[in-house]
Order: sequence, then C-alpha cells, then structure tokens
Amino acid sequence: MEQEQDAAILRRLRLKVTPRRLEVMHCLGGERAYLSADEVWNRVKPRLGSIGLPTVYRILDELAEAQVITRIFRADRKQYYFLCTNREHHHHFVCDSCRRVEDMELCGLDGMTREIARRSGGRVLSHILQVNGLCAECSRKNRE
Amino acid sequence: MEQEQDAAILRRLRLKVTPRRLEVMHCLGGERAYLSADEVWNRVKPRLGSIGLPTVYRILDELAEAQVITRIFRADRKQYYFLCTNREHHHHFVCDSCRRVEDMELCGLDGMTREIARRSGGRVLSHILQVNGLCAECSRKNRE
DNA sequence: ATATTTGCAAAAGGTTTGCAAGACG
DNA sequence: CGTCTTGCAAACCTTTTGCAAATAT
Repeated sequence: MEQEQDAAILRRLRLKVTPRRLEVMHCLGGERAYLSADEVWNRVKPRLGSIGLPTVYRILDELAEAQVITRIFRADRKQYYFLCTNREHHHHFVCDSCRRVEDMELCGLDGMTREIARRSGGRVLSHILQVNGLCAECSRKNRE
Repeated sequence: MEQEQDAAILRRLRLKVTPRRLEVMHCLGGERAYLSADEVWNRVKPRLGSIGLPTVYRILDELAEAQVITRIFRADRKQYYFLCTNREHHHHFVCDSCRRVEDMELCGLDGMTREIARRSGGRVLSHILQVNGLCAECSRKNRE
C-alpha cells in the first residue's frame, strides 16, 4: 500500500520504479524528523545490500525538485530533507533539538505580499519561512 | 565619519580596528545588494593591495555572529551577506534578479508564534523568513 | 530494445584550519 | 610587549560529475 503509493508518485513523475527510489521514499516516509543525505544513506544501505551515496543524492534531488520532499535550512549549510505530503500552502515548525518537523497551516504572508506590491511596486515570487524552536516534548524536557 | 562609525562598531565588539575589517564593512555598507565572500574579496582586494580570502571569511563570520551583517539564503548553498543597520525586528525582501535587499517592517509572526505555543505546547526560538521576488525596477524591466 | 538508472572513483568548489609572521592597542 | 590578526597552503567535507555496466519498461 505505501509502496504502491510511492510507486504511483514515481510514475506520475515519469521516473522508473526502482528498489532504491522506493527505499529512499520509505525511509523518509517513516520519519517525523528531517534527515541529511548520508543519514538517509545509512538507513537505506542495510535494507538494500548496497547503494552508492551519489544515488541517494540523485534521488533526493529528483524528489525535492518534484516537491515530493522539502529541504530544511540549517546554519551548517548541509542539506536536510523531509517528506511532506501536505499539498496545501503551509510552512514548517522545526525542532532545533530533535529535528521533528510539524506543519503550520497558517502563513500570514498573503498580507505581506500585498503590502510589498503596494509599497514598492515589486513582485513577490516565493518565500522561505521556517520557524525554529523546541517541540512540545523537547520543551518539556528542557524545562525539567 | 562612516569609517569612525565602523570603528566604533568594532570596538564595541572588542575587535581590533584593522584596515581589512574597515574595508570589508565599507564594501558591504556601500551595497544595496547581497554579496558572496569572494565577491567581497574581489571588491576589497584592489583597495588594500592584498588580502587573503580566508581573512574575508573570518571577518564576515565575526560580523554575522555579532549580527552586524545578515546571511541571505540561496538554493546554491553559498553564503551571501548583507549589511543591515536596521536594529528593529524585521525581514528582507530579496530580488531574485538584481540581488537588492529591502527591509520589510512587518513580520506577522507574532501571531504565529502564539498560535504554535497554544496548539502544540512547543516554543518558538527563531524564524527564517525571506521573501523572494523581483524589486520594482526588475519587475518593470521584466515586463517590457 | 532502449532509455533510464546506478556504482565507482574522482573532481569540484565553497569554506575552514594550522601555524608562523605581522599588526594593533 | 602581549594578544589579536592575517597570509598562505593545505585540508575539509558535502555534493556533483563522467562514464561504463546494469536495470526497468
């Protein structure tokens, strides 16, 4: 079922359904936290016997390109990925401690977009919005 | 006077006032657009005779650390810098075309912050918000 | 059958580091 | 003078690339 869904996504993207791609999707699908390319690699390797790190990068790029997965911004300049099935416009609340990613439905940027257009005459094409903090659980632990 | 102001900033940060630091600050201060480390390097080199790229990186790091300059996020994973003197909480509107950076006074995240706390019990510590688009000028050119 | 995908090894390229020499206060 | 800065060369490390072999459709 999950595998069939993933396969369908790949077909829709006109990508061949390969064990490597399915495994990478399965790996990210099972996580509520973001992962780096080599973390994905390490999780996926034992299940496939072997896979090259470049392959992982290629798959992650394809999926990110197709907006099946989201890139997460960190100060370390590494790339992190998160599988996000929410198709509505939304943003992420990312826990600095455990890396958990939660969807934020509200954006509040529509007003901002209008305001920019009104004031400066410019045009808004996209925005990066990521809220960082501690999720409920880490916040609790932190307090204790 | 600009030089004296920059020197004052450095002293406040307990950094020695050196020609290299002043020149990097002057370079960024004269720009309305963000620059990469090696762009700063190239602009500053002829005015100093010589300077090493690592020195530029070190200075940019110090200034970014002290929040005298801001990092700009781009998909190419390179680091870009912008000297931002606005001490109020605000965000940036960045032109994808000419790299001009404009301050956006409004944030609209206070509500979001409260909302996250209320819903999930987590704690918001920071956020990345960067709006990308075309500034008025580039938008006009683009239309022509 | 054929276009796509993958592995491997190697390169790329931005950024960082180590240490000795030099400059600021 | 002592400490902070800088230059230089070399290392780092994540990510990308080239190309031949393997695989999906």
